[in-house]
Amino acid sequence: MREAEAACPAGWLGVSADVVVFSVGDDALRVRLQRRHRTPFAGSLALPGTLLRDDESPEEGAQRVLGGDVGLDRVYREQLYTFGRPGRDPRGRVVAVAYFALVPASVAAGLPDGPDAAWHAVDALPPLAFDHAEMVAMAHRRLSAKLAYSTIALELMPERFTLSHLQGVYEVIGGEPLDKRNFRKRIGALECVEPTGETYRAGNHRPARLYRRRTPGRVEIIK
Amino acid sequence: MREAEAACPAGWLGVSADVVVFSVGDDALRVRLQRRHRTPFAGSLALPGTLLRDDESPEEGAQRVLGGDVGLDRVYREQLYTFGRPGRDPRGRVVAVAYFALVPASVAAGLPDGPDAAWHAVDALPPLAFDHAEMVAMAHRRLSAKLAYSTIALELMPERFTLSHLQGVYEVIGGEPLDKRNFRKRIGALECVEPTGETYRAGNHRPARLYRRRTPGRVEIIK
DNA sequence: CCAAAAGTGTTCGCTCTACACCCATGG
DNA sequence: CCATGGGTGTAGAGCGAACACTTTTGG
Repeated sequence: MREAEAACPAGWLGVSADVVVFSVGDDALRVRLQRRHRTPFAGSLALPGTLLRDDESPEEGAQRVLGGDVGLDRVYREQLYTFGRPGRDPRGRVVAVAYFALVPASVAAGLPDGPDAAWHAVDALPPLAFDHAEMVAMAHRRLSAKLAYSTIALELMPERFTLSHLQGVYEVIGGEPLDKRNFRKRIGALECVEPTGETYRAGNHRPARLYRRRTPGRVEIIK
Repeated sequence: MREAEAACPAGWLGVSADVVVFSVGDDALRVRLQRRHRTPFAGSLALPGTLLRDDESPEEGAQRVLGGDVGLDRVYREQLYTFGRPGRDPRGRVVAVAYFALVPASVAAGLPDGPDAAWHAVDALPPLAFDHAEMVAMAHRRLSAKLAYSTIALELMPERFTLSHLQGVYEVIGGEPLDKRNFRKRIGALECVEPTGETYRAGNHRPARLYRRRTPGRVEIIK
């Protein structure tokens, strides 16, 4: 019932946008983590995040976080969950609106590992600051579930890709191997990708056909 | 990257918990709405909600909202989405963490319609305050989707119920009629309900068998 | 010619769907 | 005996899972 506005300095409260940025590389699902320099959790790894500015929506905050790293404009992003347990931030009251984002390997390659930010395999994460480990776990579950009923995996692919590459993305996220023929039948039935006519040579073996998305940027819910 | 704490009165910000409380009655999915007496939207209908207190999580705020109406303790509740567009509240900056809750018809009967709060069919809602219509629409979509892959509908049932009653709940939420035999086969396969042995007489026809939940309070994800 | 990954169909079992009649009760 | 909703089974179609060999290339 929104009563009169609460006293302000007494119950100070902030809202942050934190983003679980996923990419697939080196046969692993990886998440972008930043090294913290300030207290609390100085020296620990944390998700990229920011406090919301005045007149900024959580979505815009998440977008600003993504843009801040390097041009991670135009990547898939969706709201995940809101974490607001008092005490989750030792400094005071911060409610975190968590998002997850998917960046294609081609784009992730433009974000190399450095002292302040790097990619980490989600299967072997170090301890994270705040409740960020919980956010990563929830984002992973959500992404994994969405593989089954949407075309979300395409958001992790570069413009052109092979079906084996795409299958690898499904396998790395789902954590289990898939049958090649059934996988290709399933992708074919979705009618969401089409061959470019080009091929991709990658070793001492038959070249693979390259595919592209039929409707770039559109995640379809299937079935 | 949580910078130094922002100036407080300049960018004042509140967090609310708003709850889409659903029930099924009179062959309709209904939502509990409150009449607002204060500006803004004085006179309009709005979802039950509250600004978070110091040291209160959004979950606790939502629970307090539910308890405030009448003993809506122990009802199913889950986080829906967080709405934070600047300007969504004309008074200032309020980020709303929206929840939805399911109350059995037996409990809803204890919350009669009154001047300040009443049940409204979601199919024929009046204009709502703030962005609450969007919250109701999203909650309805989520609930409808969850019927297909969880036992969430049981959270809307009283302790004992007939299968026809349960089918009616599915139909009212999904918005389409279901085949009686297929429905009963499907529910049977879930092994989530069991006959009590009692029957329910309700007119000039054969009495119906009463069922109860096998694991009360537990929403299972199926398939 | 050898190694390595690309590419391709069929069968079987299960699940989902469509569909119609008798039963128990009250009036 | 009539009206009303309760309760029950089967057959066909569609979908998903299991499964092995040939092709193309580089070295």
